[in-house]
Amino acid sequence: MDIYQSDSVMQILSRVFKLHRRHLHELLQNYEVYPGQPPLLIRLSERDGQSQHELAAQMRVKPATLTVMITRMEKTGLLRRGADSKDQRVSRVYLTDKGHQATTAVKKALREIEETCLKGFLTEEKLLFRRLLLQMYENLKDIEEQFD
Amino acid sequence: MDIYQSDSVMQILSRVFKLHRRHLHELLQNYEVYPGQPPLLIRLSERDGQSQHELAAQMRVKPATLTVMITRMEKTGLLRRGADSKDQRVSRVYLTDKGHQATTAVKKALREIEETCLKGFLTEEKLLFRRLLLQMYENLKDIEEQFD
DNA sequence: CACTAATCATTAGCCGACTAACTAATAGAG
DNA sequence: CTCTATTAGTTAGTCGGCTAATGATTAGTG
Repeated sequence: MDIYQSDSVMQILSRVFKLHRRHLHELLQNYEVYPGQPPLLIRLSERDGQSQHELAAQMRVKPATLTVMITRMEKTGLLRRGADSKDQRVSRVYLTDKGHQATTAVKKALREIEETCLKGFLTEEKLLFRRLLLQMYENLKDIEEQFD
Repeated sequence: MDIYQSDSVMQILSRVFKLHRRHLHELLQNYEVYPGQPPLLIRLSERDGQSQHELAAQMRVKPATLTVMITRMEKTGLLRRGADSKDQRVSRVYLTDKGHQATTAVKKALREIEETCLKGFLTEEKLLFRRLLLQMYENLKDIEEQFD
């Protein structure tokens, strides 16, 4: 059906994104980790106890989104909130033991999928692909800043 | 903050995807077209009156997702449902006049953003990027089929 | 020092995506 | 021809993302 019609780059990119997300979720079924959560776990494993505001900025997500996500993940026991000692407005987020275990699984799964994605790529193709993707991101970010 | 840490390819790809989605939505503010709807409008403009099942397959989305989306878009007047003459299970989807106008705007916005995305790309870089992205998609689809 | 402004987080409500369970209608097997 | 299996679509419930409005706390200004 897609024979005579060539899909746009963004269409393909969107499919890659969705498939990646789905595979990752499948690999993490035993850990109660849902599709949006791996980035949060990764960030916390790099630096535990960050504020929700910091995390939201890194994840390019709105604070409101994180409030809900963190509340859910507190319920499933992956992490916990703690008060900041100096500023009572900020709540800091910490991985639990279960959260650390889940993060290990997340990283393993990410490595596996990344390897699958890049199967058949030459080293210079990987580098070039990454460079072009970054350039695309910068191009999009530039018109972003025109609106501010 | 991101100086000493190199983001993964999928992380960047995900940012590109989200930024693209957001810009498109901004450009379409005057048309009551929401982020998930452009693909549906495009498909219908290519062939009007498709069944929800056909559309879902093309869009790589579950029929349940389309049911809700189409109901909303019927309310905003972008499209309408019509009965199939032979099979009373299927409902066919048609663009309204407003839908056609919105689709024109969608295509224009997509061209603009695509141009922005590829700014500074050489012709051969565009082609190579597309080829690598497609290969990535095929790689992901392959492990997909192992699960069936 | 008091009052205003900015900041962090939450809540409510919407859109998009999924799964699972369901209804209605058609297709197929016996 | 009847009964079952398959197919198209819907509904309910969950997760992820957003905006807008609100509450609390801190920072800043006069």
